[in-house]
Amino acid sequence: MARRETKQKNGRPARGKLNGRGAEAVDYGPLADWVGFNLRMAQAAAFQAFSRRAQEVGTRPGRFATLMLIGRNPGISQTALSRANGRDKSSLTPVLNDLARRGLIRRTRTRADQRAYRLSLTPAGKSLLAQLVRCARSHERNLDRIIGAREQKSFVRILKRIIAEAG
Amino acid sequence: MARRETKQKNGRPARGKLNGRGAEAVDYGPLADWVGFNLRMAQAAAFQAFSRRAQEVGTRPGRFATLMLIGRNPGISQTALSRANGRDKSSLTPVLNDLARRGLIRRTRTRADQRAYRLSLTPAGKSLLAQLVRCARSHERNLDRIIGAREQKSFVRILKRIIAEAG
DNA sequence: AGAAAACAGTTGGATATAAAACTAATCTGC
DNA sequence: GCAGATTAGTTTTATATCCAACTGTTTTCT
Repeated sequence: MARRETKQKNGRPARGKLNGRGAEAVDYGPLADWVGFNLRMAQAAAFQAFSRRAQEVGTRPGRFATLMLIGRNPGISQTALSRANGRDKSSLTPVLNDLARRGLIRRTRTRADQRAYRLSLTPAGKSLLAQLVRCARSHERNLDRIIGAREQKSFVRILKRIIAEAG
Repeated sequence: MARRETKQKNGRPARGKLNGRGAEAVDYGPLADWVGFNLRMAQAAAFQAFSRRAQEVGTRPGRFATLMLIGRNPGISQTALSRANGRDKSSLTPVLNDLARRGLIRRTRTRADQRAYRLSLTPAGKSLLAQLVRCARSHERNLDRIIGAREQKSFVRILKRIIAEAG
């Protein structure tokens, strides 16, 4: 009884274990060259790489853009922040609760509009943001290295076009 | 009492509501040109666009790559599939349960290795995949149009480099 | 002014995902 | 051949996210 299937009985080229495919090549078919699939995989890879760095500072990548946008736009509302960040406003509620609980942001009510909060960073938030910016800069340097200086500009320009036109 | 803050009393240029920022410009700071952030936003935009198309066929984007990889690699194991797909194997369990329940895939046990499943498409799965491929092709055509024929090749090449080197 | 529409934020329900602990099967080294 | 390590898949737990429904506030329309 054929215990191991590493040796194929048919005419096709052997490719190691049939099911394991541990370090074996997988056929991606048309996926291999599709933008959508590669975009997803690249985003996941970059996200994971930054995740590791951000973890050392004690935060997650999702929080980084949030802090940056609040820092750059003090007084911004949650809805505007969610739009800028490309996420639903309801996703922001628990994130901001957590950031506020940890003393990183302030949520002040406006006399002018009692519905909206005005978000801003506390000194602790600013300091954490500064650390994250340092992390991000070294992450970006690594990505720029991978992309290559010559193509970096046009690469980002294309990403921006996709953001603007595909949504 | 100043009800609306659209009219500023100070010297800075008016920019509509202070907190609303409805259609107002948000300052992205360094995020604006960072690869990581634009990659995330572009992926989200492309994903959402494909989501709408895939919905008409009755599936979600996450399922598409799964079906394609099974179709191209009949007999593949769940672990190998999860690696190829860039997701944790535990995420796959409910997805494959659902695909099997809907009669789109088969999970057969191997006599050689009683631990592993061998995944393959049923005729129904193949037919759904074919529909999804049509969807995806038109989605890809749209992305290619946005990217521009001249830069498309190098764009995908860069994405592949990020996948290989950033993870 | 008063009713209707629009808006800010939260809540609840659903899905997707990861990480760690777990079970069962297989392989490895001696 | 057997003990220990490895592997395949599932379960559990936690997080992130979306969408739809909801509450209270503001704006708009007449």
